[in-house]
Amino acid sequence: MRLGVAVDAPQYAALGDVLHYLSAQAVPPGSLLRVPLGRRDTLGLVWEQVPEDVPQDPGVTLRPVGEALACLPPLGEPWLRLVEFTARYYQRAIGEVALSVLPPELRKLDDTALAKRLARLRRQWGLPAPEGEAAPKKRRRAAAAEEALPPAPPSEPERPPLMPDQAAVLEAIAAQFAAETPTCQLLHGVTGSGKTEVYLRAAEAALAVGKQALVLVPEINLTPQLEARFAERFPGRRLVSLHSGLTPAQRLLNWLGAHLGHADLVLGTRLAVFCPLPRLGLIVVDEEHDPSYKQQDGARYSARDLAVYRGRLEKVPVLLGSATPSLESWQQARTGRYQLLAMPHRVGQGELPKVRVVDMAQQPKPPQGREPPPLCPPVLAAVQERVNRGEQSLLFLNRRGFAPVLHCAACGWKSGCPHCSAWRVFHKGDRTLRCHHCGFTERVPTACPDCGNLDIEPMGRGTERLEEQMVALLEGVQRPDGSPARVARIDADTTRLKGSLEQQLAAVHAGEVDVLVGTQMITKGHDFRNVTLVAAVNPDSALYAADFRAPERLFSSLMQAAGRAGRDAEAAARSEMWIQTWTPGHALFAALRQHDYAAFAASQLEEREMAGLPPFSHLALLRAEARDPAVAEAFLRAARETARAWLAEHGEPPVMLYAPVPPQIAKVAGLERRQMLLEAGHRGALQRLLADWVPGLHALRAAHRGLARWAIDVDPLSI
DNA sequence: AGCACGCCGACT
DNA sequence: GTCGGCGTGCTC
Repeated sequence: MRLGVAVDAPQYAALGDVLHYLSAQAVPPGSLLRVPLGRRDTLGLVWEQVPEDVPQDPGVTLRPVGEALACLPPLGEPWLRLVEFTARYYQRAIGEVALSVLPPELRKLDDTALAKRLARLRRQWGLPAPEGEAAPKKRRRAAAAEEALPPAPPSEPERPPLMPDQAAVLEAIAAQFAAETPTCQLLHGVTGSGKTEVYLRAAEAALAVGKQALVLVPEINLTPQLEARFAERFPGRRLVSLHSGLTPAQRLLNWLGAHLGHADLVLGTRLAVFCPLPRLGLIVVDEEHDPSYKQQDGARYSARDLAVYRGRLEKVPVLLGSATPSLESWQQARTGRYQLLAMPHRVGQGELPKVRVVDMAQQPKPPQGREPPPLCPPVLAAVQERVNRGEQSLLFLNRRGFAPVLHCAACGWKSGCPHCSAWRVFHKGDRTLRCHHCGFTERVPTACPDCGNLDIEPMGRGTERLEEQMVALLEGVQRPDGSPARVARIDADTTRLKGSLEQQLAAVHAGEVDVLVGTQMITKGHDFRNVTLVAAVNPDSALYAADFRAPERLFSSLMQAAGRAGRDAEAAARSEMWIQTWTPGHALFAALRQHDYAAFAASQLEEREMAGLPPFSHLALLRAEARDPAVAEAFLRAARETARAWLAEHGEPPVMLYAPVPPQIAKVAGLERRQMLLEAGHRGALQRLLADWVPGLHALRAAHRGLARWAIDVDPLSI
């Protein structure tokens, strides 16, 4: 008989996305086996049994399947449907999606090697071997002595009392557990309102009825602390994490634990949305607005959107949590497709910090030819005051390095990247010029490469320079005990080494730092108890980005930053968030002052509706890259013509096909990029076009020699 | 994507 | 003379 097998080969014009093989016996869909592919032997996923009446293409000779990974239970029907949906919706081959979301280690194993891993997993977790499999006696004894876990400690974990907001929200969540087809819920909770406690209690409810809970977080950085809280709350339960920071072997073991139904709690980043869970009972998506949920290469899926789909598929409650929900989710809640749950108060009656917007145009001008100081006088005074009182300040500047660009005053030379249409950033620490797009790095020149002038100067400011300037500005400023102020910096450059972020955060928690300078990294999730001042040094730069989501992102990151201040209720009353801006009139800042997400969302949604942008329309982006920009453009123009022809033929609800344009950064690593936007009022209309159009693009590519790559991005985050 | 084949530059 | 650069083509 014939089996349809999904293998990891990207869609290719002459190749369907499920390949046919011969098999002596029936193998259920979802089983894994080895199959020959070309000259190699690769991992395949049985997708279907090909019905006898389906004719075989006479052009190909079917090859027999290889060894089955028989000791692994087949992936379940819901998992297969989730993968199928992902492949169709994001226009990728089924095999590419299926194999890319399995643990990479699995590809290397045969049935014997896998059996060993499974045995190790059972020993580690003190589980009995499955029936009919007698483990060797010697190993078992050794395992029992060394590796078996002690029985779960009987002590009851301490649970904090619930706030009225939390209690009400949990009641609504409990109703979803009882529902036949649960509704997706959007938990809008201000920073510090106790969303994590809600997740813990919701997970508890799922575990209580014998189900598994899946909790997604946007970043690896956030998994350890959340893992610690879950582990503390559920001492007798098996908790596994799933993210790309794990070793391949550990990732496989954790995945197996979930798939076999041994793990009760799975905590992970976006890839965990594909974790097979036979007893799934709840999905939580923390910080659901976070752009990290969108995969940026390969199948460009949104783990948040797939979580919602998976919840519907498996009839399981989905809880999306955020202090600043995505406008997509907010709109779903407004129209009643999601249920809105609100937690507008901070735990412990703490207030949100007072937001002060400083108009930089009103600040004293620096002397001619001098750069303005990083903090204007009132903000600097506020920082000094915190140092004097022994409180901490966070200075938020979302730009790494010392200066974004170097400049020669004599001839006008600037530190451009030879391979990209971007400036190279000056990093003073290692005296380099680094391109943040392609990684091209050189030692910083001592003189202008064009004219030899020795005075090349930094323009603008990154965190490295801000740190240096703050040290100078706080010279002589004393802490309560008379000691000098201490400045530290946390960004991707200071946390390159494994464990260094935790170490540096620990130093801040221990009170070894008075002023912390940092990028986005310092604004996420960390519970700094002694911070009473947060300053956004240059938030305007985020608004210059022409992207339509720029205000939404800035609002979210400023709200998140503000949430770092006054986490201690006692200090909350004197906590402040200062914003230095040249556009104080922007509606975003007015809403921020009031901590009024709803007002901000309403104004943004109105703009989006008028402009016909998401969530009022649906987008897809066709990107092309080539050394020669004309090649990329020609490919996109040709693609546009085929789409036009399809639309003319099908008379669908309209899909707008925009002309190819260069993206923000037109050239990266020597490749010119161009992109073409598609916009539709109806998701279905866009999907029907894509389904017929994208497969043809594989063939179209052949006619455009020199095209390096192309990709379709459905629901792109930035355009 | 792998993995081969295939046709041109600098090394043992 | 090979070793190896990555362009091009193919995989049920």
